[in-house]
Amino acid sequence: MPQTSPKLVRIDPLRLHMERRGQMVAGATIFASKAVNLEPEAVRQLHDAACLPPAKKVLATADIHVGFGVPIGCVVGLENAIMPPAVGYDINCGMRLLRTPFYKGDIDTDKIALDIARDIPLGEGMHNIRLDDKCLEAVVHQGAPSIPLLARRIDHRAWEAFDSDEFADDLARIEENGCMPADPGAVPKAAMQKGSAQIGTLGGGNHFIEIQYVREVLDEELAKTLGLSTGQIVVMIHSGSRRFGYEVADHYMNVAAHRPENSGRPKMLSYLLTDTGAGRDYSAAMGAAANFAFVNRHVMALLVRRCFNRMFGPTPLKLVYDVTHNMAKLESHEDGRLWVHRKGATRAFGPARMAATEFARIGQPIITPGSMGTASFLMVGTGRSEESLSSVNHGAGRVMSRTAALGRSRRGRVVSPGLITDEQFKRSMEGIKLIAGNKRRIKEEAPGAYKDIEEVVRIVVECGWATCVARMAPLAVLKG
DNA sequence: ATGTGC
Repeated sequence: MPQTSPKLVRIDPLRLHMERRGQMVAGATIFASKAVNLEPEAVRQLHDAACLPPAKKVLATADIHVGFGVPIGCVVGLENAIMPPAVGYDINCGMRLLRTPFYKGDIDTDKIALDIARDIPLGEGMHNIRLDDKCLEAVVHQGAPSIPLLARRIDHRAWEAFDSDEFADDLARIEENGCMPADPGAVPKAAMQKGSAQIGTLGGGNHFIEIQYVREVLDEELAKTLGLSTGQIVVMIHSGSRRFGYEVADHYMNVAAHRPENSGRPKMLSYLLTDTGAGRDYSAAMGAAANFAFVNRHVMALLVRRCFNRMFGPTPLKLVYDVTHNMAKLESHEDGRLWVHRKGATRAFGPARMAATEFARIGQPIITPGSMGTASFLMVGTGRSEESLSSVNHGAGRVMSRTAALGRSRRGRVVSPGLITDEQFKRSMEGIKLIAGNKRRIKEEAPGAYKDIEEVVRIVVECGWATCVARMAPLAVLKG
């Protein structure tokens, strides 16, 4: 374990720098203002990541908070190495934004939310669509493009909402077109077995489906290009690769921990060299989990669309974008060709790096949720974010642990009064329909447990990395 | 993040 302790120096109102010293291999920057709460433990975790031999560039965005081994809200650029804990357990956890043709007041959003909650299982351990081995293999190998294949193979209500004409447009609006390089052969059996029935489920923790409306358009031209205007109802989905990704992560964290290059290093700081079989296998299995997550979010979107169709007749529910915030990718940057690990960080490519896509003129869309009860943002990348390895934050970030918010242990035992009172929680959710899969733990996700999204987004914009398109506010929230 | 154990 690194012995030196991190020393942060503020270099300007938006940047704190941790100079390279002691066992650090790279310096580290935290992009945060004075108003942003920084947990000392998260800063220490960032420091530990900067001590890894393959570390080339290490940074954190303002939503940094404590994670397993590596903090959430950080970017780790490694040379010739890939690191399971720097991706996290929920491989390709990400955001999807859908736009509806409706405006606030047009439709009963509480009713549609209740309907969605009947069709999409919320919470841990939930199952929905059981895939046979061949289907599952197609999903993990091909990602979102496998979806028409599933439609023909299995008989399920999701396919009532499938529209083959729209599907090509949808694929073009998913990061990597919904497909990462993958090899099902590298996926541990436990992932295939325990994940086989979890396509079309939300999961727990911070995952959600929200019915929101565009409260404010912040750039008319960009909003118009992306098909959004003031008052419009949108649906935001936050979910990942469920048990499938968890098992992939767990397996390869153990593989990494036993490699000679990690001798004496904690499991949660272990990496794999990309010129080894184990490194290539993790990369291929991570891709498989990423594909699983793309399909999961797409199937949930189909289920949501089916609810709209049922309630309002045929409803175009267009995909604005689907973007991941837990992934490692090999990218070329000023610091060279790096495995860019975004753990709770969103890629923010500008127009130039989106040249071959329909976003070549505006840059890559970025979907940044606040907490339930507060606003979410749609932004686009400017291409001026080389200092963050083309990355921005993934959300608001926590200010307190789940147990601190609740005052309870995971088993439900009261261990302290909890930092979020029932009264506070109620007030922060006023006027918002809340459907919680796990009512006992819902306060873990209270708006008061999160940083101020407005400040976190302000920092991204001030740094010049992204432009705000719209601010969305929740009307109904579905939580695991 | 994850329906679970040294």
